[in-house]
Amino acid sequence: MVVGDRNRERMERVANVNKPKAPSMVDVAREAGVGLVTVSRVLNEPGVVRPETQQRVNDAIARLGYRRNDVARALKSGRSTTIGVVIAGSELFELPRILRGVESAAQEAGYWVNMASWQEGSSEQLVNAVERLANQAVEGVAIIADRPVAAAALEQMVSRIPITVVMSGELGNPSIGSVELDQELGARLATEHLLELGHRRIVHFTGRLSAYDARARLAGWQKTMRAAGIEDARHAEGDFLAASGFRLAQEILDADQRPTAIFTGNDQMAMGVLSALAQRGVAVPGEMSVVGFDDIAGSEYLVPSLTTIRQDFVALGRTSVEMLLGMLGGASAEHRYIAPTLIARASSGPPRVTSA
Amino acid sequence: MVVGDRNRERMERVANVNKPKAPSMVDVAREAGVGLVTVSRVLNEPGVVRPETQQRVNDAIARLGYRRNDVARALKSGRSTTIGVVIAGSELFELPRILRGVESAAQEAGYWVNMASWQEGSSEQLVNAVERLANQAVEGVAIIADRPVAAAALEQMVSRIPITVVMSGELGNPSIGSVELDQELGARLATEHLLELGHRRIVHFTGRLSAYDARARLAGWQKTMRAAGIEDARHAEGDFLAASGFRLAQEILDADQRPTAIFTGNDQMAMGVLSALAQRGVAVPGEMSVVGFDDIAGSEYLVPSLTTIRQDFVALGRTSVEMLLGMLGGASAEHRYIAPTLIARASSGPPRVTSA
DNA sequence: TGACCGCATGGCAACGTTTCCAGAGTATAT
DNA sequence: ATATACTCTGGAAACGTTGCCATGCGGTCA
Repeated sequence: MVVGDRNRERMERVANVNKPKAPSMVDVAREAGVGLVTVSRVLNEPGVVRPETQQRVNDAIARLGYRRNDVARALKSGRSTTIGVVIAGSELFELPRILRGVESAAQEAGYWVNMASWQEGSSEQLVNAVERLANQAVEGVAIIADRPVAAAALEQMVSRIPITVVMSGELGNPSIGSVELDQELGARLATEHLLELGHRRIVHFTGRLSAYDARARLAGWQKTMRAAGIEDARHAEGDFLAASGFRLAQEILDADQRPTAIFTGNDQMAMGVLSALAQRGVAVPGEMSVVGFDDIAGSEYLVPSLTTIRQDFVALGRTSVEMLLGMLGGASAEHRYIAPTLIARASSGPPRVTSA
Repeated sequence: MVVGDRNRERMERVANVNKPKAPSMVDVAREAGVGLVTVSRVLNEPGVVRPETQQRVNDAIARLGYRRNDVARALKSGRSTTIGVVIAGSELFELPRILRGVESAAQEAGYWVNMASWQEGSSEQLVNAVERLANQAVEGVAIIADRPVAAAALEQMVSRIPITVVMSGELGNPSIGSVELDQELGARLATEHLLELGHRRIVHFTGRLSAYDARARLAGWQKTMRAAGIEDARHAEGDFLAASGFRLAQEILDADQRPTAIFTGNDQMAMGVLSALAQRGVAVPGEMSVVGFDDIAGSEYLVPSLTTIRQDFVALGRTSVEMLLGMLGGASAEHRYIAPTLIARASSGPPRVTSA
């Protein structure tokens, strides 16, 4: 007994040289002269413990600098107050804003965010990432993906925890919540804006069509054009990078019949387009109107100032987490849209009346 | 035996209705007909267990779909194979690239990334964020901050785990590792580029000087100008947003003596500058050269194509994590620089020879 | 032949917390 | 005065894993 105590003391002393071992609940209990359970209750069940005792415990906590060990808590209770986030796709220029929404919503609810990335495109690897997070005892997973997600595969693997998906429609799985920016609506707003200005020959430069966003924007543009009675509208596929906008704009300028307006898949591509037009001496919006998508930082200061579709990415991330937390509380999964708005600036105007 | 099996089956079936309780090591051990410890060894100490037994265990694992509970592992062993990342500052436009570096370096080493954000500026809150992460049993913390970090405060609070800081010099604490893009060098490259082209009147528009980056870039510019014998060089403070570049450019155009070149704190501000110059009809680079900083996506497609300083943000995040992991392995903290490079494009050229 | 050693494996305790149940003390009802 | 209810507190078990020590086994050495 004595030897044991002395031994332990010595070990503790040795350990202290390197790492001052963090105090635990038992240390606090001893310091406050109460039972272990009482400490736990002071921390977790407000109002149950007598104020006087509570005070003693809180004093002891402060004196020892105690902080709860969330790992032990998670092991015993199953509650980790952590959500997992899977980030997919490098084409997501607006990731920081989405993350800000995710992080702030989580933090407000007292939750942690555990990250994993999904570099490759295979849905098998996505499932793996979600599973790895599940091992980490996250209570739910929010997937931020710019490509369609194989909902069926996911569902099968980790039905134990709720899942929400951001920016990926098309999932026929009712147990997975989803939020998306209403890309079709955005494309419609952009197209209608140009139609109202009097344009008829409006061409659309899409992002890489493997991305869900690119397809949804294309669809919105097509439907709106068709609704306006324009059947032969044409589009060209790019890849969301400025270079592709530049290239496609050059090609269109060389074509037989020039359009009077270009609607690009995102603002980066619009930058490329503006650059190509400037190089060729094409006046914007005099000879050509340009409308982008995203309202990236600085788009107001392009030359000319870019008309675009503003998306609330922060709300996107935030909504996704809020829905996830709701599902943890028993709410059922839904599909929500976040509406974008048109920001009309100087790059779009009425088409010049040609003598044709 | 038979009854036991049937019982288990029934329980599993019942549990499946709500939550299919994940199998644990004991389940695997029972299934494989070995001891609990053997399973643990198969997972953690390769080569210790006899190949035949190992096979039996692995089969059982596959059959049951067992996955290790990382929380229990962390509690018992202290090893969580997780690092914490504190993200500070909304002015960090290049956050996604940094995060990509962080995440991929961590993943390659088998580590997880746990995020916390630091919205407000008080260093007390930063300490709080780090402590919260420490509660989560992260093994180390990487701080990504665009403002100076109070190293002393940090050191005092969590000396138990290693810490690295990204993008914040000035910390006089040898136990905290740090990585920074060599902003002074970048500013020197930009300034020397303009000097070599023949410019003498070079003005610098800084970011908000509370940000470390802004100060370092200012210092690099000042030193280079002074080394070139130019003592009266002037700068103006902006805030890293395009709007401030726009405003400062307007002011400079109204001033008595125009500079022949503008070096901006980042590319966003350069966008604002280019916009203002275009609006006033000032030719770039004929009448005014413009050099930015960061090489943001699309900067090549500004009009004109922007000369700027390219920074390897992915390497920044990666290095920060690699250093952190090194410190976990016993290496001591260092301070590393990542060198930027000049990307000369169309927005800079020799000054027009004036008749003055 | 008996002592000894290395190898493969297993039992038991422990990490720090929460949860279940019980017990002590006081106030209220019978 | 005893029973009942209620409030506050504590003891012990448990979460799933790892680390320490012990055990059985076959072989080698004196």
